[in-house]
Amino acid sequence: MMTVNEVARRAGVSGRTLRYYDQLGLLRPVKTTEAGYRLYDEADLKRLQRILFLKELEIPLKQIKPMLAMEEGNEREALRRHREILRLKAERLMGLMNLCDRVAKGEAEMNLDEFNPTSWETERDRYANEAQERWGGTKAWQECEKRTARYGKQEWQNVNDEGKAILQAFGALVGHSPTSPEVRAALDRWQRHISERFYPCTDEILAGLGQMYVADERFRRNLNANGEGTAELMSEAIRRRNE
Amino acid sequence: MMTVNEVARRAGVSGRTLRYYDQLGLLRPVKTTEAGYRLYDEADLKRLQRILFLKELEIPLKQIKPMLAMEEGNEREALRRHREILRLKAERLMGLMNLCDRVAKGEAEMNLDEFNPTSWETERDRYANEAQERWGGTKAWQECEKRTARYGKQEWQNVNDEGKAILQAFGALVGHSPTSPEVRAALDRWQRHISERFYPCTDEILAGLGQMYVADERFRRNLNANGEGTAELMSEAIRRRNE
DNA sequence: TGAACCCTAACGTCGCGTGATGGTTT
DNA sequence: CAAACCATCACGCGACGTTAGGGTTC
Repeated sequence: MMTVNEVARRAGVSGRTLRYYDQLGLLRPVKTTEAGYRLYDEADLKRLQRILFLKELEIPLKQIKPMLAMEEGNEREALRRHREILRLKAERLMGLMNLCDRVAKGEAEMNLDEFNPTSWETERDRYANEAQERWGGTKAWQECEKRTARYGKQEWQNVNDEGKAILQAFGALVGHSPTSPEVRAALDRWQRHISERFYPCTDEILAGLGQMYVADERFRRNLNANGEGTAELMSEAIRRRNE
Repeated sequence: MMTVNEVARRAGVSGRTLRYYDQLGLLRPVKTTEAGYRLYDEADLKRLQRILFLKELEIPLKQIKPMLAMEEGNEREALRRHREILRLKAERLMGLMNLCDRVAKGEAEMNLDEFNPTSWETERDRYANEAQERWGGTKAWQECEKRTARYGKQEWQNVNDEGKAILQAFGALVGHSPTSPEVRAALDRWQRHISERFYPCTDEILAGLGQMYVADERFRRNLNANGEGTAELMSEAIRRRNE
């Protein structure tokens, strides 16, 4: 557990920056003490790393949020694209260095082309827009943004507590049949929770979530913190709901 | 002669940007029509190129102004340093690409060092501060900035006209002895002009200017537009003033 | 008990983008 | 005279920096 400035020093950013990211909901520390001190763990650091990568690509912070959501469980592919865009940026710098040489020698009469918006910016925009369209553009995402934006600290606390309680209930039900009434009830509570607190969670969306819970390593681990098998139970319950 | 947007397209910047640079006094077009249209020539383009180079180094626009003043007649050296800093920037990008690879492979546990402020920023600051201290820090410069900042369009016109008139007088005096009373009179007018309109021009400063007028190709050409030999006459007149 | 941390709230900065409104050129 | 430029305000913004004022931890 590290405090703001410890993280700040490690990452080479300012404390203010971290507080700003928190405010944007971009990087929320895993915990806060009762005095309101932010406490970050290793997972937060990892997220920060990914944020910094995207910032290197000069992507506006607002767009970074949905991009991180999309990249979940897809890191390898994401890193490949980051690398490619960085390469294009470096290439442009090479071009400028070259221009330096040519100007020094008196060649390159009046070449301003090298400064022009170049391939790397187009590539970056393609990347960012892709994410925007797949996730950020969906109604669900926008609705979620609208609602959560107005949550204060207290409300967040409540929302989190509610969520945890439901997941713990699931954890306690591991071993039951996924189609048992108890599990069905918990599932309904879960869907209502999401719908009320985040975005209208239709059955289709829920189905998508169900697949993610087991397919995505990160989600699975998180859910299974409530008891081994929780993720699988939830996923199965969702899949076989209409039986 | 090109209009704003023509220049803008050529350099890959916006028209607004050019107007902003004009407002800052960073890049003033060589002429303006009576309707107020900005007209740029090749020399302006060259200056713009140098500005864009410095902007690539992420130097604040305010600092660029004194730096350009310092670099005058020193372009080769300046370009060398630009190139070096660009190289360091590129190197950092390489480091980040490397980090991408290592993260993808699961190595590089939690490395945020690569994002830290690196050698290129220090190098850039050294460069910028050097200029700041040599020129921007001088009283003369600051005084000049303070005064010219308040000049409106009309006043600039007057100042320019006054200046041109004096230089034309010098041009008409080419052939006279540098120590002749007529030349002396013109020199006094010149010194007063600078002192009144820009900054207190002491004899020492004037002596420095006198050397520059012949040593610096750019100054010399400009002055000699008033008649071949004008620059040399002024320089000699200043040097031998106390005879 | 003091020094070294932490918090929020709120305003400032830089480099433009983006109208609104109106004159100029072709 | 319309279309395409140009001008000057003047407000807005993103990503923080920077006090100001006050609580917390060691």
